[in-house]
Amino acid sequence: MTENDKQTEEKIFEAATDVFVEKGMDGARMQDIANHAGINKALLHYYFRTKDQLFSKVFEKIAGRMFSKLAPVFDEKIPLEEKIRFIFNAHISFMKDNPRLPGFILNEINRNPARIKKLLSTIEFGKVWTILCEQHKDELHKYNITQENLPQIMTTIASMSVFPFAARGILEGIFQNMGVNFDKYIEERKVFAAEFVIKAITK
Amino acid sequence: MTENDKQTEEKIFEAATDVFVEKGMDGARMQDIANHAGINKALLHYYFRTKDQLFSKVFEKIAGRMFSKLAPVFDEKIPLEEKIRFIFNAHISFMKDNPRLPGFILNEINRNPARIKKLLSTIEFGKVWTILCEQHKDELHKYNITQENLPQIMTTIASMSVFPFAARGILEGIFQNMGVNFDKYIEERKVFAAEFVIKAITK
DNA sequence: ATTACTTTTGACCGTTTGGTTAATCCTTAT
DNA sequence: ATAAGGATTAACCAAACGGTCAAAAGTAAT
Repeated sequence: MTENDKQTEEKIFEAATDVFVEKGMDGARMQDIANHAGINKALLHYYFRTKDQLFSKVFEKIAGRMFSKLAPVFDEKIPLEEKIRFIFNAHISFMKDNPRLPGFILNEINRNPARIKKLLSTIEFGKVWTILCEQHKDELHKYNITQENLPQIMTTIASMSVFPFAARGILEGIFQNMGVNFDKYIEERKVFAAEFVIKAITK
Repeated sequence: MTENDKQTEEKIFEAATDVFVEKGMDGARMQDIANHAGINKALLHYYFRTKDQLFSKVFEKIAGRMFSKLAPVFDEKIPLEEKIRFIFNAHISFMKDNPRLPGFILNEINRNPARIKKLLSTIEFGKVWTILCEQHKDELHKYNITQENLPQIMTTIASMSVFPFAARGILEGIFQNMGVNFDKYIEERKVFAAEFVIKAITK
């Protein structure tokens, strides 16, 4: 039955996602994925021919989910400061529910940079400046935002939200020594990061 | 001869460092390390008994080098703003020479958080606030720095310098579409990050 | 030259790995 | 009931893996 197919295929896909995210491409074992899915190992190769193919599909889905969370925000017609607050809130909330994804994605990209190239080529980052000018032309003069420093600002926003999760292992160790709770830190970061950036870019 | 011993041991250690940093613990192969060092595979196990032991020593040395670059700055008697500029300059310069280290360290910690615990326990992060108060008590009133938001500020500084290297694979892809040169971006970031943080924390 | 000791090697071992295959099971249409 | 075709399995395979071992090569003292 085609329904049953989908059930099994999805069961495998979810198990593969769990194992790959936890162990990474190199550390993951096909047998382990089969066990997680509750099926025979040969069935993995029946639905997804090789480990590489299975991994690629898992990775592309995860990376896609990650980027798609950010894109729609740019188009909304709200003030720039609210946009910044919304981005941090949405992105950090998403990562709080999927705390291992950032580290997983960053590592696998470093391990195989070519894999991300085609994914990125579909997104037109060159248009960000144009969109920014169109949507905020009447309030842009209040901020120190130029086409030249836009990469710096964008990567700063990304870094402030992503880094705490990518470096979670270190931070939790450090915070323990300082008596700081990681979850509370993350919750506070939504507001802190937004106000920090707004303060920094305001003329 | 003991000198020859050291030569071989260091040759192995350097080869292991290269391979581990490039492929990660799981992706690295003992045979590959032996080839890089130009020796027999059995000799690896003669000097470093197992793959785990070899990796641990490589990792601890690299992680130590990374952290030791930051610690001394805190003790110097220079104004806070200069300290911030110096930290970004020194840290980003170091990473520019060792661009794969950040991603490597972050990933291996996520893969095995316990490994970093003992390394971190030797550093007393709880004292940072005390040092900050002692060294800058007469200029601290000019900035929005409190014991409560110190973790947020410290992780922000770390994120702004580390993230561009940890996410290099993505950024280079994005920048290519935008006509931005990564090396130039990194060089500019030393100043941008420092001024960005100073602007944000100044009352 | 011989002894004693460390360093280096090629060959080897047991296990694990991703992947294959032929047979079985299950569903459905006739 | 049965034929057909896809879904699922146990058993298997060759290659790669980390690790071992006994022998060879090198070194230094007697």
